[in-house]
Amino acid sequence: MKTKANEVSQSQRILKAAIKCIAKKGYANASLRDIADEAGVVLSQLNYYYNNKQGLFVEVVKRLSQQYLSEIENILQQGETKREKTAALTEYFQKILKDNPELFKLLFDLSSMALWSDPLRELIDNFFQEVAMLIEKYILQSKWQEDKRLKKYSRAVSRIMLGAMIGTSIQVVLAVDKEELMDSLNAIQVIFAK
Amino acid sequence: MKTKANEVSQSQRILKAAIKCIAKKGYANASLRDIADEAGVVLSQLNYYYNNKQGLFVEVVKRLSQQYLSEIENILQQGETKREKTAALTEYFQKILKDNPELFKLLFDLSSMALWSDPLRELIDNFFQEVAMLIEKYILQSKWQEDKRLKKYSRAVSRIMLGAMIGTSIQVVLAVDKEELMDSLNAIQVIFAK
DNA sequence: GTATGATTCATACAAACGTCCGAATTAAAA
DNA sequence: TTTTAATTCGGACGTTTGTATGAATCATAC
Repeated sequence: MKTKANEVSQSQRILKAAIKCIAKKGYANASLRDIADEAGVVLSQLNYYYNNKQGLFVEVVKRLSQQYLSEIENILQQGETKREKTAALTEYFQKILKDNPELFKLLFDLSSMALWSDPLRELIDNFFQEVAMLIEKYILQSKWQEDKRLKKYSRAVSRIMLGAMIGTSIQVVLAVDKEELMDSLNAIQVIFAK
Repeated sequence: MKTKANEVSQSQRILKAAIKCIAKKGYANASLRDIADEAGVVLSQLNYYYNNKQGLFVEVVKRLSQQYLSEIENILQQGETKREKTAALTEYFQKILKDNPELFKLLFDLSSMALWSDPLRELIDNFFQEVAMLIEKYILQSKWQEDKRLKKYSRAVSRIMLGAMIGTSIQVVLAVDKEELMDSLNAIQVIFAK
């Protein structure tokens, strides 16, 4: 009956359904029943595979973290100059905001959920830390690396650059008139170019 | 029995309690019963004054918006040069992050709640818009204002500056090691100084 | 085929939730 | 004082929530 080969494992279907539900209604309004229905699975399966709600959400964050991390690293490998890499990154954000705003809502929503749950906070903190390190590695690496004081500055700049992208994107997804605001992201390239 | 003069009106006590509860546990975990207890009021009073939960939360956002808006305008009036005004603003964020991180959590949490509620989204969108306009007015105003193309650029920069502050602050409140990250905000002054 | 372990299913349960209502109390008006 | 309106209170309601349990079904190994 069950064709094990071409059938995605049940636990993965649940994970995907959870992501979809959270992206659609937010973590606060995504119930386990919603997720079970979306996955085409009976409620008790969620407990079977993930113990409880927090267990499921932790796996959601883990999966999304590694997915975006590798995606961002791919983006940052594009382009030769730092200027080109910065452009690639901002275009990546713009593309998401335009084509899959739910994905950004998801990041935003999960981050705010992490405010109230220590295990999740640790995961998201780590995620931001690693993204910032990627920016530092691909865009800001230079003679700075030598000087200890400038090294610290470079770390700060990577955090701010990431912060600018995230903070501006938040304004975009919340804006009624998104089109105009989306273009604002372009100015990041000007500001952070040296 | 009721000394009307020195007694804060019941509706305001409820509003304050709501803010306190949301700042403490997040909007998703702050129940009307929590808020009523915090206010020292019986549950049905919340419905009496605010009809329903959304009505209460709308008032919370309205109140906080105007409060922060005037606070930020005060901050931006400090200092002579644009450089000094930028410094004052970043110091304001740092001070909040250090002394009242719950306040920033509150902004963050309510913003993410606004993702899923149109009336709230409109309010928060408006709030960000007005803050950005203040930044533009006090920090970026210059010969730019003349040129139409640069005027648009100036608007974009104000959004990004605000975004950088918010986005970096988010990373701070989520970070386990906040101290080091808080200093990062200082780099904003360097980046956005011309 | 039978036995064993893993998975799927249906259902139950207690707790918490937002909302609503009628009576009691207070304040204001007549 | 009597009347009227505004406020406060306690309690109930129907849902929805996350979690737990035991039986049924499946796959695998003996």
